[in-house]
Amino acid sequence: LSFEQKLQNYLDHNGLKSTKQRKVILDVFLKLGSHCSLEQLLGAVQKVMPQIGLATIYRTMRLFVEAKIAHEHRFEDGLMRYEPYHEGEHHDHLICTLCGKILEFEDDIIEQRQQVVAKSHGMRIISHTLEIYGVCENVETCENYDHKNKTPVI
Amino acid sequence: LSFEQKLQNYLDHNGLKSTKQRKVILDVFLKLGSHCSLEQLLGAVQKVMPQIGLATIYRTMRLFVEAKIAHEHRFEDGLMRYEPYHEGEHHDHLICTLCGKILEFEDDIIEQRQQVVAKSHGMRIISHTLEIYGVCENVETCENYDHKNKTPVI
DNA sequence: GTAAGTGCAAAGCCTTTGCAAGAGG
DNA sequence: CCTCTTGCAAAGGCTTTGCACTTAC
Repeated sequence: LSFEQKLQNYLDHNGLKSTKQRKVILDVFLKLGSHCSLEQLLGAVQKVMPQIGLATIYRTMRLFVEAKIAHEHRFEDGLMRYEPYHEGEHHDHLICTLCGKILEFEDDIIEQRQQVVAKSHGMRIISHTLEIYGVCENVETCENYDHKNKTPVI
Repeated sequence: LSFEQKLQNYLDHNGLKSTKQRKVILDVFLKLGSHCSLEQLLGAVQKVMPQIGLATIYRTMRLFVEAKIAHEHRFEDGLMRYEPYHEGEHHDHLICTLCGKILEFEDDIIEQRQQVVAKSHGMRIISHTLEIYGVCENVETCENYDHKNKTPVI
């Protein structure tokens, strides 16, 4: 089931309408790759449909989260970021503080240990988020890093 | 070295001044326990010193972070929270989504695995944050939970 | 035609900053 | 005294909402 189909299903089942904006935003969101901020998304969407408003981006991404098309996450910078939703999968993040690159990983040992820890504190896990902040070992190949101004892009 | 002494040291070494406000905020912050939001802190501080302003709380907590008296962290709700800084220690958080209780834990196996994961992606770790969201197994004893309105306090 | 969606601008939150008045060394 | 601090209010970011207009069905 493609994301386009998931969107159509969700709209149909909830008496909502299929609009040009929603299609464009979905298309751009999927092409943009993971962890985009709404600002990035707005910029990319406006290249295709310049008159689109910020409010529509916000409302549409909330819709996508409801429809399990997107997953929402807030990193330490306080901004919401979105990534395509993948059924049953969970992953955590490795973030380079220099270039802002975000890598995904999954580690079964860490997941299992979390269950042990939660149980020992009398809690049942609903979800979790793990972010590891670090730097690319080879700074020269650090993506997106503004070497001239020595500043990270994020 | 007490937190009061750390503050005094920091002020001395940076040409800053010891004020009544800073002493009161430190005192209240330490008594308030971990993970307080600035709103909570303001409320508690104003009981001791009603005329104190919000800006002073913000500026003072930033100072405390600089002075390694407090540690700053943003959870998924997007608010900054503060906890007393402990040298060399690191801990992660277990958060009850019903009552808002925040427990701390530390797990060596998880810490080690993170090193392995980071290395395998060519990154060197600077810091990390792990939050496990769940519910208290015994909801009846859930702290701070507003059972009348069925709403969490946070 | 009617309900839902859009774009704009305004409002909401949390947080930061500018500034005149006040306090520490 | 001179500088750092404070408190207030105003401004800044990001996000949400209200509203008249426009669309989808």
